[in-house]
Amino acid sequence: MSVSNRVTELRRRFDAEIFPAQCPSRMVLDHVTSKWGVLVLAALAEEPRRWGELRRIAEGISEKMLAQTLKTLERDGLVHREAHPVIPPRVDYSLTSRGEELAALLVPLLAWVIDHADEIVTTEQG
Amino acid sequence: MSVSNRVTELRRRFDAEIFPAQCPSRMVLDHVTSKWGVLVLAALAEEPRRWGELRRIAEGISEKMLAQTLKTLERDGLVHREAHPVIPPRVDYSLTSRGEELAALLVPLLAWVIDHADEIVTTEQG
DNA sequence: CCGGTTACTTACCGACATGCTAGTACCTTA
DNA sequence: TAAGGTACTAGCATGTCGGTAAGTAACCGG
Repeated sequence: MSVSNRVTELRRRFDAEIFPAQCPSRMVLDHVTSKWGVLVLAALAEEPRRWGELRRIAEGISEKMLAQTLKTLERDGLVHREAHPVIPPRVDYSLTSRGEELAALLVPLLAWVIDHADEIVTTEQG
Repeated sequence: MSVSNRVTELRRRFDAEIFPAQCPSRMVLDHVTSKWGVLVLAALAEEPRRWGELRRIAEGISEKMLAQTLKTLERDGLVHREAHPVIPPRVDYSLTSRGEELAALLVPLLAWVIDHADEIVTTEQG
């Protein structure tokens, strides 16, 4: 489906008030676009990661926030948690198939932001 | 470029720590994925809108937040503001070409969220 | 001269998101 | 016995985000 078709489709949805205030889509959207949710999903888009890896990749995240974010994404069925009963503990996080669908849309967005961030910040000052 | 290539590309960026804590990309990402920023960008993706229209479409947004969101997006060079010197005042908001690039990536994401929101919320309870 | 319209701005305030610091549990290695 | 690695959880402090409500400006129509 072409982009313009997508936009047209979205228009029908907006006109039909498909994005009302208390709608489930708002909730899911908040999870997906949350400050850390985006980074975690992107980090998992490439391959399964362990707790410590995620901490390092999503630089600046606290342990509390990482735990909370992962829990939310798991509840949403986007992330799969697999704990291995070994010592020291080992837990692998990966995307579910639903999560991969989402990541496929998210990654190009992130790439665009990365590519244009400097340009945009420069705009601010000019 | 294929999705898997995109992911691979992103991987190089992550490994190279292209998403560090104080990075401009984090800032831009926060604007773009902010609670109301997403909705405003999506609303403008289809056609230019007036202040009042945006208020109605992004249901639940306060005037303060709408003003703040629009100002941020304008500063980022994603939204263009055009005030007509008439009474009563008329102001049109539209996407810049940069904004349209972004919206082209954002709209499919929103569409996906809308399509899967119910399914995801159902997952929570099961 | 008073209400209505449109697009804001400002001040105030509370709640929630987030950060920081500790603490837990278990085993390994020294 | 003590330190260290891994994956958390809990409690308290804080700060920013976002909401509410009111005010501003400019003109028109009645």
